[in-house]
Amino acid sequence: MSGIEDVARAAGVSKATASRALTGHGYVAAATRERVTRVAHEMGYVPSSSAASLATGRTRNIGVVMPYLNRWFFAEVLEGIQEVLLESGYDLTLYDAKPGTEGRRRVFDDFLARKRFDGLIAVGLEPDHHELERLVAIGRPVVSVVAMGDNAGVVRLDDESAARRATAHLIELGHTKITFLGGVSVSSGPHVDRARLAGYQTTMREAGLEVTHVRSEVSLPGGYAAAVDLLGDPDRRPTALLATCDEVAIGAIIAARRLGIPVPSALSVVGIDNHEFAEMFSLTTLEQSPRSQGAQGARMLLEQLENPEQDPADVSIQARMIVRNSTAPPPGTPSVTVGVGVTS
Amino acid sequence: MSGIEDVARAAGVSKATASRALTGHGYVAAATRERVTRVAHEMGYVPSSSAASLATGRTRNIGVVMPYLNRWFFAEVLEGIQEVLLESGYDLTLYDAKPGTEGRRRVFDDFLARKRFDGLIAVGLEPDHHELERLVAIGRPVVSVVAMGDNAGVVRLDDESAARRATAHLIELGHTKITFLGGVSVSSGPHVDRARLAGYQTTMREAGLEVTHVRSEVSLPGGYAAAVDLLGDPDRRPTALLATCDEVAIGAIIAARRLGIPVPSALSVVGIDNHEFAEMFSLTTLEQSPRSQGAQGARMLLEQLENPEQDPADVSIQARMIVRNSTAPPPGTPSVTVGVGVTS
DNA sequence: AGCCTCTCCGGAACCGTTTCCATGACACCG
DNA sequence: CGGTGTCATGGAAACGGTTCCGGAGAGGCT
Repeated sequence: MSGIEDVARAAGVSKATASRALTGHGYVAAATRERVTRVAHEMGYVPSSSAASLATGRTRNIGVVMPYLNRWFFAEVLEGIQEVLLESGYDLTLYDAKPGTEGRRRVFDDFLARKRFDGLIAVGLEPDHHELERLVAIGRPVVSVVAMGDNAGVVRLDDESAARRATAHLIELGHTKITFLGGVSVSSGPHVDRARLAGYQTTMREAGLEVTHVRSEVSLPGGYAAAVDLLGDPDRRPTALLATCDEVAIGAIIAARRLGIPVPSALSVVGIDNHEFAEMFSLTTLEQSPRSQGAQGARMLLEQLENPEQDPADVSIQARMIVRNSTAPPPGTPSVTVGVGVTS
Repeated sequence: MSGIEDVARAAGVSKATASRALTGHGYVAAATRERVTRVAHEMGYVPSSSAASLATGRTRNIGVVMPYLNRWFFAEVLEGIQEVLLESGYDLTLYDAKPGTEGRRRVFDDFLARKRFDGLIAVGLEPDHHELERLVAIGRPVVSVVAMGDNAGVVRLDDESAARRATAHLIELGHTKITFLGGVSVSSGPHVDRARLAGYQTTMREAGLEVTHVRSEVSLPGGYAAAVDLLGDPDRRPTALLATCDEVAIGAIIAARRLGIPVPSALSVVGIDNHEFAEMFSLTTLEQSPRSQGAQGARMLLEQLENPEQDPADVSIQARMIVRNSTAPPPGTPSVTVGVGVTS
């Protein structure tokens, strides 16, 4: 339990010099710096972070707020953040904010107000008015991964464009009955899903095709259930499915297999994400790398802590299209050569 | 930025009384307590946690160390922990410790040494000698979820017993060729998997049956790949599969379907976990609830912070068996009535 | 009346750092 | 040789709470 005073005494210097030697701020002779650090190391000295925070006003800690932990996207983002924070010596404290829970309210009203962090990363948060207010009231820089709608720094996928390209891919293959599988309407629900739905709709309309939209819980079992429902009815069954994310897409593929509908010959499926299971299911998808989005968000935040004046521009990421074996021309199409592989 | 001194002044009392009124420690007249809290609330006063930590030596923060974030089990445990900490007003700071990485070394050598927490929860950590040493050197209570092998408080599933029961279930159905699908040998690898393998082996030997063990990466795609390999070879193909966890089991089921091997009529599969996908695949499994294990671990830790003297006993959880539709008598068995449903 | 106990409260010390300010040494320059 | 700048260091004042200690008032009891 030795404090910096003990180190100072043992090294024959004052607290002040010891502090300067250890933090590297201010003038210290090279020799004494060496001596102090050596003594500190020998004594196993570890500075008290509370004391340091109190004195400096900085915590070397970053808060991360996310609504889900157990969904692939969020877990990946978290790992990406974790990785760069670890490297920079920052701690990460995690706040769980499931929509509509009492816990979320407490996170915003009590926990975040304690400001036990130098900055905040909000992942896939869709803050309402009150929550947004609290967020800015904290007075700490906030970076958002996945759009948040306000002026905080944002790194996100261009969801609408991704959905447009996915839809276009299916249209190019010759599909005309393409159903969107997702959890929302255009006017409500998470912004991500709304943007993807919108991208699908505009592309379909531009091509003069009919828009059909089936609701699904945004999860693998959700996609499975919705697809069983949809595909089980031969009248409604489309020749292609655009899912709001890979989890839903994979659920749909599993459903199709169970129903004996061969993919891709009788049904094409495309997702967005490049989920860790995508390859195993030969899923054609638009890749977004949540891990690197998280890392990038963390870097933006740290950058902003360094020089607080300049506000950083948003970063919009373009998805990379990965064509695998879940998409093909619709049944009854004369065989044509189709490009297979990765295009950016 | 108003401090407790401002609150005190505005309420016409001293810092000391204000502190007592707000923390609830020591004698304060009911009237003044009410006045102070009201004033504090009006001023939007939020105590500085660094200052409070410095003075009290307690952080109201719990550290969680885990090797993976993106695996179902770990994410669930984390949510369980998060939930009870949130309720008790504790923050949660997360340390990622992937085996064999430089980051893990830094977590143990630098980050944890900073002691920015009152206690630690280690999830599925398999600390080596050095790491264990660092852990006890911290001098803070540690609770472990999933066995850790030392004397810290532990809540965990009885893995060996779970595997024995799963194996016994298959034997009762009449299977004799039962292969274990998992990622380890008995002597190395994560303790969980070793215990499960051991449970399988002893039960098989007691029944006089041959033990066969196929290595698989512990993940859904890993199980898929291993099963494709195994089931593709008719000579090696067993009539039943015991997987080390549901993710592997589900991967195997998907592989079987792809290969046209009907489950359960030609192949029985049983897992351990009751993963969120288990129901969708009708997987027979032994349920462990990682979420409640996490919650229980957190409660144990908080309990230990209250009264530090008594060291709590380990908690061992018995899995509940859930029989679904992935297990059946082996092909060619005269039809018998088999109990279907949930037994504890 | 005197004494003890129980409440209530304020002054001041303390937690362990960082940082401001003053002082001194030394070198360099005109 | 005196002034001026740079470097090195120590003393002391923050940072913002909590808690020890002692004093004062109000009853209750003998």
